[in-house]
Amino acid sequence: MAERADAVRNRAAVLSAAEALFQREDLDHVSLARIAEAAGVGKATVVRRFGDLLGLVGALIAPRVTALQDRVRSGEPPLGPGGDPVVRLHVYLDALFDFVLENRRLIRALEQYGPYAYYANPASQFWIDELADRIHAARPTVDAGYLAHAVFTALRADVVDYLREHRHMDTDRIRAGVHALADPPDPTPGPPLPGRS
Amino acid sequence: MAERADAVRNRAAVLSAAEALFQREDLDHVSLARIAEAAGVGKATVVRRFGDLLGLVGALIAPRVTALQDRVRSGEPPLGPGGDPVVRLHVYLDALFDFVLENRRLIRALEQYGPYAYYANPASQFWIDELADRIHAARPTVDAGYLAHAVFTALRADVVDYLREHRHMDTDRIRAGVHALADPPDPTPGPPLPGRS
DNA sequence: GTAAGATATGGACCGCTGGTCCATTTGTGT
DNA sequence: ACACAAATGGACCAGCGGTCCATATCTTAC
Repeated sequence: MAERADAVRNRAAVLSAAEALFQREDLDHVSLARIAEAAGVGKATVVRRFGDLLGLVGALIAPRVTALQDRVRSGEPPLGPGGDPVVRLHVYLDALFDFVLENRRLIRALEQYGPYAYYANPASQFWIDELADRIHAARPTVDAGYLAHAVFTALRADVVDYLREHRHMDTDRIRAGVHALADPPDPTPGPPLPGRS
Repeated sequence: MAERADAVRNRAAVLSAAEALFQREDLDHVSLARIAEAAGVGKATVVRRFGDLLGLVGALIAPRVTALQDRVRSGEPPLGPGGDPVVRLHVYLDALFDFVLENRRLIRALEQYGPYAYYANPASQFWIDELADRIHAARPTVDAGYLAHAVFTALRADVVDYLREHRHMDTDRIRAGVHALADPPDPTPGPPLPGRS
């Protein structure tokens, strides 16, 4: 039997209310009860639909995750299949970084939930595996498995937010740093490169 | 007036009980109430002495932090002042990595407490600043400020634990990865390595 | 030895959390 | 219109971090 109409309505109301709260409110003041209240439903309804807060956040980001996954898996090169390995790596890093910036609050809610909740998330697994593949293709001599995790960790929303808000690093600087992590520019053996101070 | 004798006794009991709980128990089952009970004191006593769980963890690791800080600030080179910059960087990374391994549970308790609690910790600030200095000395052309944060993030206890427990990476592999992050080995210039633009 | 006064104590208490339960209401297919 | 499944929501639970204050304990001065 199809899902009942009121259930559909409530699911939508909860998702919409949760989205609004996660964007507007201090992250750890977003609780099941507040979401339920904002959606005009009972707490149990939220829990029954989504299991827990983790499931709710997952449902919220799922469409954006699959959108990016589609572009990566079957979109135009170089983000999609094909093209120069080094370019593919950097394009992918930019896409991931943009994704993190756009979805910081939801990603932070994920990270906050449990110690490994973020990494255990199937989407994260996909990002990391793809990252490892592209690092390996671009730089076959490094430990791509480890480096992928390290770079992905540098892309954690809480880390990026911390660097921006408390260390006053602007987005471009962080972005450049991430690129350099994954694929350091060659050390110039001859002339002393005009270093950034 | 000196601290009362019973206060001294209780402080020691709390520290010892907390240490034991943090080592033996699942981290997020360690609560004020359980520590107080294990120490045989009231909850308020724990709070009054240490402010909150963060302060308690801080008091527990403080001696180990200052021990390492002393070696870094005024110990024998190359961990202490002096010596070759590249060696100094790698020796320092090893010391930090060992410190994380030895104090994983307390560090994770710190990290767990709040989003920025770990970075905001004065000890972390010291480690990061020192790391930035050594990176800059060893590799003057990179953005040492960013890279220091990225490497320090890769040294988070939760990250290291995750890689070991869930990704089955052994300690030496992670250690090597961290060294490569902070100071990547030169790409062999002979063979036709595809340079990034 | 004792009394006065400062210090330390701990359990009741508060508002909150994530999550469960089940009597009741609501929607759906016949 | 009816019967029955599906959905609901608020009371409820155990737990959390943290506060409060009447009481107990220590220390000092005499």
